[in-house]
Amino acid sequence: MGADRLLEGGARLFVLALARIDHGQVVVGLGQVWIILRELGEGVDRFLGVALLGEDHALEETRLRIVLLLREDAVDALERLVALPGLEQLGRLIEVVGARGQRGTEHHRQQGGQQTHSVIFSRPYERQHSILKIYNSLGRAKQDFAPLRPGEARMYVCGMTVYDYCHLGHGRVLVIFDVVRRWLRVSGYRVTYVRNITDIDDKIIKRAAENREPVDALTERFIRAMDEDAAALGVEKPDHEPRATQYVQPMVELIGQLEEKALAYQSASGDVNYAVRRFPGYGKLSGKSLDELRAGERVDVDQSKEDPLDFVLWKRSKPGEPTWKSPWGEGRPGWHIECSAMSRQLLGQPFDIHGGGQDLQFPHHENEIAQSEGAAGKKFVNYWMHNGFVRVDEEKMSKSLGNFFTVRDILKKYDAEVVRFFILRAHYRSPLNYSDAHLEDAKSALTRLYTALKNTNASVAVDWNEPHAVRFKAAMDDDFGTPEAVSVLFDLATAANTGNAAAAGQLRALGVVLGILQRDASQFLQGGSDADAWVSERIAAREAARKRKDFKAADDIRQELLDKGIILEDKGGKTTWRRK
RNA sequence: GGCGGAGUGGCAGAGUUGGGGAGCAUGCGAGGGUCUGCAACGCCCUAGACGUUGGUUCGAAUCCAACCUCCGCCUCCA
Repeated sequence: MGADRLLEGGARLFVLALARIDHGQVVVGLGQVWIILRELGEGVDRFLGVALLGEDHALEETRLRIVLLLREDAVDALERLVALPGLEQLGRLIEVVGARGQRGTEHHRQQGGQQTHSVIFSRPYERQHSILKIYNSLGRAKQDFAPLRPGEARMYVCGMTVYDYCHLGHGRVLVIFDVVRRWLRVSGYRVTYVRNITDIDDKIIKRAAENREPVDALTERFIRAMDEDAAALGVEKPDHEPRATQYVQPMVELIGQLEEKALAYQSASGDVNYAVRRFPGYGKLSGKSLDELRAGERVDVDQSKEDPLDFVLWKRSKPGEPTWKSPWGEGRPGWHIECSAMSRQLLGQPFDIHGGGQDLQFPHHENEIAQSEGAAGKKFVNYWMHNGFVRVDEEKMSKSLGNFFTVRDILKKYDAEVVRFFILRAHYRSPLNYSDAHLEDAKSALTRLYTALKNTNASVAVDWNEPHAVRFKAAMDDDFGTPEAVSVLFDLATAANTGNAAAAGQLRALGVVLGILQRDASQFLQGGSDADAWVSERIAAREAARKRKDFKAADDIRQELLDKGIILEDKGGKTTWRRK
């Protein structure tokens, strides 16, 4: 390790300097050390490194150890140096450990002893008093989360248009915002979570016509399917799941308000459109300006619109389509208006967090802002969250590209918890590449976690003062950093496997936050098995063979089970099994 | 064309915005060891990376510049 290399370099002396970090402020830090290095010049043989000492949970005084390796003749020079004004503090903290010339010195052992501490410069410790930071698409920066009402968080997520089964991209949204909600709750907020269902739109009407079934029969079917998929993925029910068709009246009222404010107009075609040019902030979420958006180049423009980017609020119905009455004639709502109307109805305005897929940022969410802020004359949403896409072969998974995998198809092949875990191993804003190899990878990884839980079923509460939990919290507080949070779980698994009795409980308890690791370990490891009796019989037979030292027969049975994908494990005189 | 995001070991994937320096994630996979009747699990150890080229600096994955490549949005989309 480092110390060995140093000693080989012919160095003679170690110097330890202890610095402090008070409330995240480095009192004596690297800057001062560099003064030493500079002044002592050749006298410094090597800068060994920085280490954090102590497991002071209060962390009022995190001690930082800076290790320098000095040549003997530099020690006097060092002492003169630290006597200078401005460096007294460092002088008080500095400690000459002593001269040693060989390997395996006392100091070397000290070094080894430190390995029990997790050491990462000052970064994670700074996050000790972390508060939740959210990357806000509006402004493109991480911001401290400050709720509008103390202790309360109100969030709205754009859900599904129900004309087909959910694909993995939808599954990702469900899981990600489920975790956002759980983390807000753990952070002490009373959360109100709304996720809408779009049950009326062009695609639904088209699909229903193709299937020759009523629109509501189609949507009911796919809402049920969505519920099943969500439940399988461990997604808790939102507090409200409003359906667009149940909120037409509020939408009509909202459109009326927009018309009063001259932000909406009825065009010659009979549609009611939103006049984007009359809303000053249009484009602030997506960073687009109206003049850059050259709509119409790629799509037929309705000539009756004032501006090609004007979007439909109320659509005149064609014969045979579902319709509702309105001051502008029989028709149905445009797509964007439902989210403005339903969020206002259920959460008020403004509310805290609005989420959805990246592809909704423009135009859908931009239009929501225009509608809600235009009508109410006040802010719509404080924090906008957009998750990245699921990709297949480096391409966005989408219905139009036809490269999608439905959740239910994937669940035929992989355990739902593996799929959820796979989603959480990537940061929500990153792209997530789907492939069987990655799912297999996730399965192996999750197996490691469950293996560490084998002997603990009792669920305990999280001890948030425990170092792993502190790291977990810091990761989650940093814009829902589930990948790093998951890495902490693996460290807990290692701790559990090396005799830390509390670690397994912590592991399971933190699993609650991510919605994983709640099953009985053997149930996960043995996976939907229906051959338990047979397996037990084979294990007993093998046990008998082993007793009479007939290892050939015993190994034959092991192989027989292995051929069926069952792995036997002998431990502590007992044999357990799991699926490969 | 406009706007935005990204390039990190065999693979996945953090870290880059805040303070540049290490003992540098984490997992899968690989190699070695240990444990075992044989295995598996576990444990211990090892290897390996920061798109390219320059610049700033004592020191850059991190800052600056240029370039290359990929992806997304601008049209229904999570």
